[in-house]
Amino acid sequence: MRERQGLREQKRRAAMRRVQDAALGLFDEHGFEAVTIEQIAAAAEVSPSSVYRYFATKEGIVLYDPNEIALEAPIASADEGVPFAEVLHRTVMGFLSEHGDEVVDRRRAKYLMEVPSVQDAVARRFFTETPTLAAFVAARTGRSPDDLEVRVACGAFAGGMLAAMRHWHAEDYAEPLGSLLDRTLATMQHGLEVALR
Amino acid sequence: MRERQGLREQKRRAAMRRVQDAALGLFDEHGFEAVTIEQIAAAAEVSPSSVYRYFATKEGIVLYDPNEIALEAPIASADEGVPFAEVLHRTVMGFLSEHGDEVVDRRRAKYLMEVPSVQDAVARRFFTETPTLAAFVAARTGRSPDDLEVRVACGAFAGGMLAAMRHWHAEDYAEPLGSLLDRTLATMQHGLEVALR
DNA sequence: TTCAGAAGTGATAGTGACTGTCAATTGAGA
DNA sequence: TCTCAATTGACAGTCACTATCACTTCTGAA
Repeated sequence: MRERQGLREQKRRAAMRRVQDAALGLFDEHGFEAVTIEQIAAAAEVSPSSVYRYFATKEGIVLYDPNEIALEAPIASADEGVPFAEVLHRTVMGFLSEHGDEVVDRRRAKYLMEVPSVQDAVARRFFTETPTLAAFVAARTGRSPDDLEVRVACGAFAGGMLAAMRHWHAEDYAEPLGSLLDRTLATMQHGLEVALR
Repeated sequence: MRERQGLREQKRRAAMRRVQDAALGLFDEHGFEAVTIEQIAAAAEVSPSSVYRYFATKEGIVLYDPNEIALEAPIASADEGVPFAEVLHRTVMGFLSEHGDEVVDRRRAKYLMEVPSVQDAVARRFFTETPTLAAFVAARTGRSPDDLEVRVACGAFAGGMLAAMRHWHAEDYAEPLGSLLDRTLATMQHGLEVALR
């Protein structure tokens, strides 16, 4: 599992984690906007320059996920016969059982979902993936990835997933992720007609 | 039509327009990020302080639309019998015929759709409206506006509309807006099932 | 093990968006 | 016309982020 990686890469990861950890601690204490990069750097015992080398922006510190779930590969390599919803469900649940059900790092989640500039970064991240999804949908349906229909479907999917995440957070992660995911996909697949009638 | 407004309000509007106009001119010449607020203020013959008083952010200068289309009122007051898609279509087309088919100010559109920080502001604007839409959908369907299904549907709607706008821009506004709107709504109403199968 | 080149680090000096404050000016309404 | 309230521009400051550069630390080949 653990790739044989150079000392350099190890140090880098360790430092990034230290910076993120220090940052989250300070955010918890004073709030996201009240904490400066300089303070974070001092708390993590690196220079401000290094913080910027690791993370492009202050928001990036929150966005960074050392154990990010990989969705692209499983979806891209999915069998034509298996419905999209099932692939997604399986991938997420598989990841879940592997990583001790902490898909969402609650510590980061607060800022991901509540700080405006971080919200924007999250949304951007979601929509940045839509062209990839569009290519996949296009291949499956025999359309062009540049079709309005394909693009709208993918944009709607991203918007729906984003809304589901926000809902989950707003409800304090009460509902199990699997159930939430199913209801979300079901709504998007045949619920928009009812809702937007 | 023209409300009897004080001299103060008139001046304010005139100044805002002057600032936006100056800004767009400078953006066209040097690009969005290369132009400073100070330069914009100088070109518009106001102080930098005033620019910030009119527009909260640099992105806001682009976002500002003196002739913004009103969607909330027509949708909120729509008859239960009339389908959502039709209300939206009618409102937009009505606005269109009234304002000499310039729904989209091409001059601003370039920056709205192409500058990352402005894109973020546009997306935020879209999703900020979803609770309003959710309240409307909830009222029509007899659900709670806090239901996952309602929220997901509204988020998906916002994402789909955003994607449609981007598509329209990417295709250089070739397709008539009415047709684009119809296809977009049709896709969201019964197209997601096909696309995401 | 050694050593040259590559890559990472921290210090430093910016730039520019944005905030807060305050005295001077200018409309609004009596 | 006069008073009060809102608007303005000037000024000083904060902070995210960029660019540069000498110095240190790893890497991979000999």
